[in-house]
Amino acid sequence: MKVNDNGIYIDGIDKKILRALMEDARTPILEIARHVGISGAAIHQRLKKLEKSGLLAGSKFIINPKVLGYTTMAFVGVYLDKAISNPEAVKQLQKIPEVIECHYTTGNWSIFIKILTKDNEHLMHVLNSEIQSIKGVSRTETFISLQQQINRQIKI
Amino acid sequence: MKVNDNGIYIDGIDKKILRALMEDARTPILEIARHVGISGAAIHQRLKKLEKSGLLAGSKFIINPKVLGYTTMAFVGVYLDKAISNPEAVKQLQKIPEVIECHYTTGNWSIFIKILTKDNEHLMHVLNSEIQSIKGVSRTETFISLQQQINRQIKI
DNA sequence: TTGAAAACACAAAAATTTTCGATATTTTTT
DNA sequence: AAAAAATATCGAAAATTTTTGTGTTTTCAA
Repeated sequence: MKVNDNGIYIDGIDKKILRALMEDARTPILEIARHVGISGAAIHQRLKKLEKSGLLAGSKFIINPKVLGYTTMAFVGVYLDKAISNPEAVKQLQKIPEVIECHYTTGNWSIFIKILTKDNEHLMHVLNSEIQSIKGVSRTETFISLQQQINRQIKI
Repeated sequence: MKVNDNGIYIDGIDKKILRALMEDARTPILEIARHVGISGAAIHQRLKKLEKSGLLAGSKFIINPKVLGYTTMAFVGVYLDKAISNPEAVKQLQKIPEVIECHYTTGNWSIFIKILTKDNEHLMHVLNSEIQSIKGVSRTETFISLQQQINRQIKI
């Protein structure tokens, strides 16, 4: 019981620590300690180890876009013609703040992105004025997310 | 200079605070204070306000799935036949840990999901044994993300 | 069974967060 | 325009949390 295929072994205590912090990165170590039944120092030590292993990739404050009026999420499949390279297109997409994810995918599209806009009008503007105007983008297919029903990280 | 359409006004200092914490939820208040030029107590008070406004939706530790061997991300468009209701399908999808996002979308599919698996074999298993076996799922279309090139939150 | 390494506990030290009263600033009311 | 009220900030103290030593216990492999 030392390492798994990927170089790190996570036991039940590690899992409890991770689950608590994945839920709320501000959970005090001592609270976790009380919950799992070992000392705070031991938790701390385990966290260092998890961090060193690379499993812990950092922490983020999550903001609620709706409060800022961003209520429309959409997925967009982008067709690129051969004129433009994928990295060049991504570079352009980086500049569009509404683009929050970008994937290089198999299948119909060259690029698949997730975008967040205030409303349909804003969405239309991003599609027509921002994305379509990138050199090499020939066509797009848009799917609006009417509701996001699941949003979570990998299960530990 | 009080509120915007959505009930909250975020000034430049708030933005700096948020940007720091969105990047790393563990950034010390005093470090932010030094950076923006007001006292730690003031930062603290602003954070309380941002929290109360609902803009701050919490914090999360981010784990790197690759370290656990999860290297394959895919998007799946799911066709449902009328026999099953959307909520019922979502309920079933909830039980599949590999499903990390689920959207109710416009367009071809009824449901659009993001899944994370160890490899293609694992992906195939989730598709064939888990998702296809949900009552009412008639067909799926899968797009594998060969590389995720952008992953960020809304720009503040 | 033994020895080394890893995990742990306890307690002190360091760092961070939270609170609080006093000003100061801004906004609203009169 | 002045007065009143509401907000925001500050500095310092208090409370909490994290981090660091040191020594003990546990684990595991030889």
